[in-house]
Amino acid sequence: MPEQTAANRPTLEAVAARAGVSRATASRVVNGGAGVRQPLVDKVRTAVDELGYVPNHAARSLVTRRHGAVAVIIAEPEFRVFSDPFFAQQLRGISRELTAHDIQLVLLWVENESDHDRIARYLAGGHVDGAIAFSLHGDDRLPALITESKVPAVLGGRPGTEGGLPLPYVDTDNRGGAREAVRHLVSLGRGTIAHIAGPGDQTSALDRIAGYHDVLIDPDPELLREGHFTEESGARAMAELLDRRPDVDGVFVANDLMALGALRVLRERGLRVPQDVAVVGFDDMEAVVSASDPALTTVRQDVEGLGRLSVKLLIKLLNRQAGHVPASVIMPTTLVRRASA
Amino acid sequence: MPEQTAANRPTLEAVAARAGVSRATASRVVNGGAGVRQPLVDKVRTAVDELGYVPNHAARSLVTRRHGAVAVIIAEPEFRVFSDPFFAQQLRGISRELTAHDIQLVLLWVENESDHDRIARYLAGGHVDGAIAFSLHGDDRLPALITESKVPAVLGGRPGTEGGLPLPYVDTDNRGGAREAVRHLVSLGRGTIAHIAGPGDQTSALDRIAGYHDVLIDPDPELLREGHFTEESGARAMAELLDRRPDVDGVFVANDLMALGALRVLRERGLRVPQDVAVVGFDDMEAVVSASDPALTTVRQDVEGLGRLSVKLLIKLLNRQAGHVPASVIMPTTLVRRASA
DNA sequence: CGCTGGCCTGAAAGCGCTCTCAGGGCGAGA
DNA sequence: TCTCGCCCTGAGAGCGCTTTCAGGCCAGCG
Repeated sequence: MPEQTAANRPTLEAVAARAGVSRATASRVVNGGAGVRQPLVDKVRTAVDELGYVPNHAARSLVTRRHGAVAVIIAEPEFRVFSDPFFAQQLRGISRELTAHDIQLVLLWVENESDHDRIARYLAGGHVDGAIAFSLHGDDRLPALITESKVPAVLGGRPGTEGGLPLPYVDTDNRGGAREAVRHLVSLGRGTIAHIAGPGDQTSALDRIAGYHDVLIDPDPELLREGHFTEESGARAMAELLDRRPDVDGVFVANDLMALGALRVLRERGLRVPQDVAVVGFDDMEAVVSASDPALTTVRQDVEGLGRLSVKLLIKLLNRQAGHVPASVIMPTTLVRRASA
Repeated sequence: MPEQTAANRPTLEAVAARAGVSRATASRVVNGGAGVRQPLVDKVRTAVDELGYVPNHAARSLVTRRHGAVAVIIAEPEFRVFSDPFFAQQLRGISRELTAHDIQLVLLWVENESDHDRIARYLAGGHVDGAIAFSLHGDDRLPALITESKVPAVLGGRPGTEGGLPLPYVDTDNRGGAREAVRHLVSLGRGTIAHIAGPGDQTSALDRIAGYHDVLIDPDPELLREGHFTEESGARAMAELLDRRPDVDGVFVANDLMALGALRVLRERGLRVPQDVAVVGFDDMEAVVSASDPALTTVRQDVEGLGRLSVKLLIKLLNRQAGHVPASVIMPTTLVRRASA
């Protein structure tokens, strides 16, 4: 392969000349070789190898109007990205699945409203074939913005304002998972079951609360406490809970990190888990679960799978006629029984 | 702005027609308007607004041979990405700085050797103007691969095999920071100073060890223990240390997470910090430091700044003639004194 | 042996843009 | 008033590729 810099890279023309065919035939071979006779295919392939030819992407997408790239929009304020592996794990699922389809990942990180213009301009600029947005919050106007841009897009997580938005989403069955967790506590004979919930601006937290209410009819409002998905806030919620309802004998915590905090407080107060209080978490985050004592019973969700699924859904969307919006997908959860409940 | 889909997006031709000028003039205005008289500039600007014109990126970069995009290569096995905020923080620095320069971020996640081909092909394909690779490990052959691709690139963190690699890097002054930490312990009158180091395949860990040795002449090898940058491994190392050298009165720990583990073990053994054993960490990771008791004295490094700096360096590289390689940059550290030492 | 039709191949148009180059207009100097 | 030169503007080439379309070749059939 000859020495080359960005400037003197061989063109299809050069390949064609070397192979003794027309540019058209060379192009056909480079793109799979359908409808070209074998001897010519071989000649062109040889020329490609010898010259180290790589197609010019800009020229190609100028005519095909496709880019082989997808924008991944992360709408997440600083602190959670750093504290929550959820983010990285989902991103990795997306990355892997895109790679498998030979699609590039253009990362757009939205930190605040002032970034919205930039995002809108980028999407409208037609640089990418589609977009995936995740980590959306309450009244986020990002979904609307994406919709306006007309770029095929998929949301990761149920958006807050679902009404009328033509964007399909993928999400975990938060409500169903929560139901399962609470039912499990019931089945253990627990009579006073509390819920330590996540922040109210996230649909995942709301859905888990809904699941809790699905099983327990009209529980004491004191039994429902809100945290911020952090260890610390879980501990605080557990402490408050014990102060007001010392008779609590089961807790469903909206994520594992908060459950860890809750376990700590229970231990500090000399309560035995699960004998005195049974605890069920949510996520099945390995790093957290392995550190918990006793081992945490929790609702497993496949976060990486969620990422992969969002890509699959987007690809389905891309291959479809405009107008046809595939249905959103909800991924099932599994209750993983360990020692804490 | 008229209804438009990806297909019927207005072209520069349309803008020119509407403004009553030539395509060339329209182009000039869209690209800043230099050398065009004001009345025409206004007309074109109006036409752009009315039509909602957005330049076609593929067409533009076909002729300019620039892409306004940079590849960010993360070479990181799964576990660390999830446990270490280092990753996300650096990525955010990069993202912010690229955004400030209106450059897109194409994320390439390398999980194992089998991804190398794909990366090489992508870089050689001329899709991006440059590349930034970070989180490199010991004998990583990624830097060599990037060099071969001829794409201007910058490394985040000193590569293991520095010899002859024409790639500049940015890094924290790990060695200097470590020296400062150990000197601080010395200045407190500590006579038996240990070091809990990071894994030996990372240059940052090695450089911190070197800094430790810069200050202490020929210390007892028992005083140097290796961890894996995790809380758990820090605790284990501290325990071993106390078993073998119960007279230790100062510890420099290679990162805050391990320092947290060390503090825990010290507490469990009834040793007072800093009275009995003084502890200095490295990183100044807010989440960790705020959780530590007593408050951790540590060496602060600006991880986000590191990310931003790598972008600045890359941009310098891009604006330079080929051949001119700007020098690598080392960022200074600061010792942050709190209660633990 | 001539004709039809199918299969390959090449010529050429054109994707949307930038940028060179030539030419037109106008002010200033003579 | 004429000419020179400068400043703008537009025509057009061309970036590297895909894709249409026409034409050439050959096998098979009449």
